[in-house]
Amino acid sequence: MQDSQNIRVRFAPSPTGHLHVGGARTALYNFLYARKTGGTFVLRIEDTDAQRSTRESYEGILRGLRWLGLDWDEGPDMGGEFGPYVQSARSVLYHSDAQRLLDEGKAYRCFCTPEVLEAMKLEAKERKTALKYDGRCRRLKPDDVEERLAGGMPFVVRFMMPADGEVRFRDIIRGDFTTQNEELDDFVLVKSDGRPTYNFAVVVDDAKMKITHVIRGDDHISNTPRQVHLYRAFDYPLPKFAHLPMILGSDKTRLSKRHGATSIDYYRDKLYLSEAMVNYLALLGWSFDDKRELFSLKALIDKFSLKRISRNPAVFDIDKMEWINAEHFKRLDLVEKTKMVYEVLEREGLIPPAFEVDLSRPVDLKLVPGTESVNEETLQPEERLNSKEFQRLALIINVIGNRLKLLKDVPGKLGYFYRDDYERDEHAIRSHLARPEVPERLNALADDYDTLQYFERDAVEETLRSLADRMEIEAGELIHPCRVALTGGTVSPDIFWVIVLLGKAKTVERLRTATKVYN
RNA sequence: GGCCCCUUAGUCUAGUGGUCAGGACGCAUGGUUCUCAGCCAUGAAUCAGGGGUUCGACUCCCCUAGGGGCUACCA
Repeated sequence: MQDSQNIRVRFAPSPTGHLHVGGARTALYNFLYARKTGGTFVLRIEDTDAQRSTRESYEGILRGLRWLGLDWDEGPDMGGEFGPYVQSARSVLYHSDAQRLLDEGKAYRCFCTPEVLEAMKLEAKERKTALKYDGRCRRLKPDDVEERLAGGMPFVVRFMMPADGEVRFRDIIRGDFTTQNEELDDFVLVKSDGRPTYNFAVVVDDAKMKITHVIRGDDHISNTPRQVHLYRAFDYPLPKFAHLPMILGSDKTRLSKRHGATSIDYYRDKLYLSEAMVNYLALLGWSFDDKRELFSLKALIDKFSLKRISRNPAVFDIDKMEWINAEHFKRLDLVEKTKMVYEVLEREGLIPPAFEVDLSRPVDLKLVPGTESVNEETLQPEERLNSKEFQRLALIINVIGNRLKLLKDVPGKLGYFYRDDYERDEHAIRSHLARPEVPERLNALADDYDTLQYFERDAVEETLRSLADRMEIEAGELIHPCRVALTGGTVSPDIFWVIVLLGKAKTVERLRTATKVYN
């Protein structure tokens, strides 16, 4: 792409709430386009709404973007050639531009009070005519203006919209738009508190920051004609526009809190993988082809194109999001997974564990398929990684494999390896433990395990199967109660690995006590 | 009210005049197995409706319906 050095895009959130899914996707597309073209990604904070803007929101948004890995090249925290990057710090720029329009007769001061405006609206509603400001202050004589100004009367600055004619612009995603000027009114540029309105500030900032591509939500599409008028009035070069379809909730209305999670923070807190989040967000409105849909951030940068953005709104589907998360998680290296899970366990207070497991003979990791990456070298960087507990965890995770899809499931799915008060499934207990023949069988199994010298997987399996043979029952008759006794439920990884990783002492103990409590 | 945008299975989408309308999530069934997950196989399910244009429309045009947005001294 020629001119790629000059491509400049921006994400311009207003700090009036958390970073939500829609905003994050807009940020992502801007980021991807910048990285793809070797352009510049600018972060600008639109805090012209003094009432609703907060510091917490500002920080939250930056935190969210960083978590997603969307780093910007210019922004409030790092500066840049076209700063400042917070609108509240750019007042002089808006004032001088507003003055310029005033001087050139392209804007005028309006002294209408909110009450007058309200009355105008009511009347328009009753007469069912368009709700437009009637432009009465346009006709104020210079002397009148001076007089009101001298009297300290509050005023706003309005754009002088041509009565006829039309505006046009082209959208990369949706094509050409034409709007009749008569549909537009003399909208406000500068509020009575001296701050610029959104429509005015975006244009001034995008122009002065040399933004070449405005990529934003399509809720701004109707505002674009007004903005084009402003670009023309200033004779600023018109950027290219790309309006993104909205993200909707399951009932096809604009995604909001009542649909559940709209905040990026929520997903971070729920331990979703940021790359999975990015991957899913990218797919909400964009596709590469009819095949691939799993992408790393890097791959997205490589494949992204504005041309392949869809025009229709997309419903946020948590099921698909979780599937993507699982796919990303699946692909992580065992050491990475183990580190992540280790942190979750620590956070949940499960590490250090309530009981120690002394694997009867050190497990040679090299002999366990899939654990090749867990070795002294890879564990070196952090000293705790050398601990026995970390190695045991790596084995647990290896054994659990794809059963663990989301980090938030860690406490529920690994609990029995770390605590005695893990979750118990009453139904499973009733159907597998609370039966007359079970205690005897599990006790026999406990006895056999107690005398087993080496607590290794194959030996453990062999012990159970030969006991089943001697008792003339199916191995399953032992395996199922055993699983419930050891894990509290009917679902677990390979039961023999569970036994090994629980350790001899704990296994024997649980086999002996499980039925006592329930019979 | 006015103006604008959107419409392929439940969901995300591929498709650009001639395809058995492709893929994915989810769902269902079967296989593997100590359960579950996974994996493999199979299946159900879609062009909002109506008019045109055309030899031929999911694809182009119009209308209707539904959804969404803007119409603020919010952004």
